[in-house]
Amino acid sequence: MRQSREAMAESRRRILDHAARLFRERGLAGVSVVDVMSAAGMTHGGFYKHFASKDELAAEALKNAFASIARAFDDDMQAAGPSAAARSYIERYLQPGHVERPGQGCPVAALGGEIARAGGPVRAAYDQGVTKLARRLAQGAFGQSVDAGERALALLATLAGTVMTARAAQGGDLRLAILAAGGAAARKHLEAE
Amino acid sequence: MRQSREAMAESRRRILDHAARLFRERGLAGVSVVDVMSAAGMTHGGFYKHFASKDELAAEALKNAFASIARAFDDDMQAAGPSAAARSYIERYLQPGHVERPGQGCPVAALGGEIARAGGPVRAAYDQGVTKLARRLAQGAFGQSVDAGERALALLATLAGTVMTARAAQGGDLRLAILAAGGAAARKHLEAE
DNA sequence: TGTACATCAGTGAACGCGCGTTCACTGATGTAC
DNA sequence: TGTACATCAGTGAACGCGCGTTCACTGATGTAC
Repeated sequence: MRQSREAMAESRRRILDHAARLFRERGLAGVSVVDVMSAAGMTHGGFYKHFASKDELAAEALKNAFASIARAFDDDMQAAGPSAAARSYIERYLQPGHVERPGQGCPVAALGGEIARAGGPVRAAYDQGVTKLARRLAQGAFGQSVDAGERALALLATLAGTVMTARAAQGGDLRLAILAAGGAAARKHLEAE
Repeated sequence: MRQSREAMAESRRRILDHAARLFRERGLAGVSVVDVMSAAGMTHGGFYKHFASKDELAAEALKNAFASIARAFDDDMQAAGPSAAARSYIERYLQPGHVERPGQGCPVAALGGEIARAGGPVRAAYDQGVTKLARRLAQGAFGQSVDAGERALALLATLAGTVMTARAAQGGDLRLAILAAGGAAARKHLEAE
């Protein structure tokens, strides 16, 4: 049956939230339209009332994931200032919990490889998300430096690489060693002159 | 018809080489058994004379990719010494050609995210490959340092993160900016005391 | 060395399954009067 | 405000397709004598 405008907007929000989580947990290829719609508490047929294709869902879900992160960063920035927000972002990024639970974590670490093989809309969402995040990190962590933008991109790459390579490790020792080593390197980015 | 022992060994080698390339180009989920067997110049039915499953192929192909890299590193080490081999490995890693052609490149940068979601044998191949590669980098780049092992893991994570995040970028400017920034950070790993 | 036979690598058709997508239908919502 | 009707969000069956895997078959290879 037909749903009200608000109900439909709420459905779309629910689909996107579950998609953003599931894609990060299982990869773009590892999640089906049925998986997403079931998680959102609906049947799969209605999916195409909200999105033109699974690809479009992936692009929107990626935007959604980046937007959540930006929102949390901004809230923290309002409350504690840019520098503290950046430091807190980095410390949360490097916690074992982030390695263990990709579903709410960084989409770059979880999906970077698949995004590189995805179509235009997904890549565009990635570019925008990374640029936006790098801008925040640049201001918060390297505000006074002339090469703040470059250093923020390097920090982002180190963080994503650390969590991705740690997640792939089967042995707990290797996993923790990678997280400790990459984390130390990432923290050093902040200290440099 | 039946093939000779050498012909069969050669078939297996051909299957693994194409699989190792295709998986890095299109991801583990983006390559089918038919794709691999066609690339190797055979029909798909014979696949199961060589491997028990696609999962087993993925694990063996990953071993194959890591082994090629280790072999090249060792050859370089014999010819030019450990330090030069490490430096040359890093410089080749950071070339735009590596970002553009994943097929012969680092399996960590190309497949890290998918490996994290794969089964035991793939993860085991990853652990062994990363450990082996880190040992070589530790000796070549940080031989005299007490924390050489940790620094090698951090360098590996930075390199993989840089190439993965650069590959995902749609815009050429962002891609080059990430590669330059991550590359500068990776090279700094070598300079530190 | 030559012969007869068992083995088995590779072929190609076939399998069941899950995928993305489509569509006729339903009935509550939104709109026109 | 009340009524009649058009709209359309969500349902669930159905579609064609490609997937991983199986299997009967073929004929060259390997082996036993």
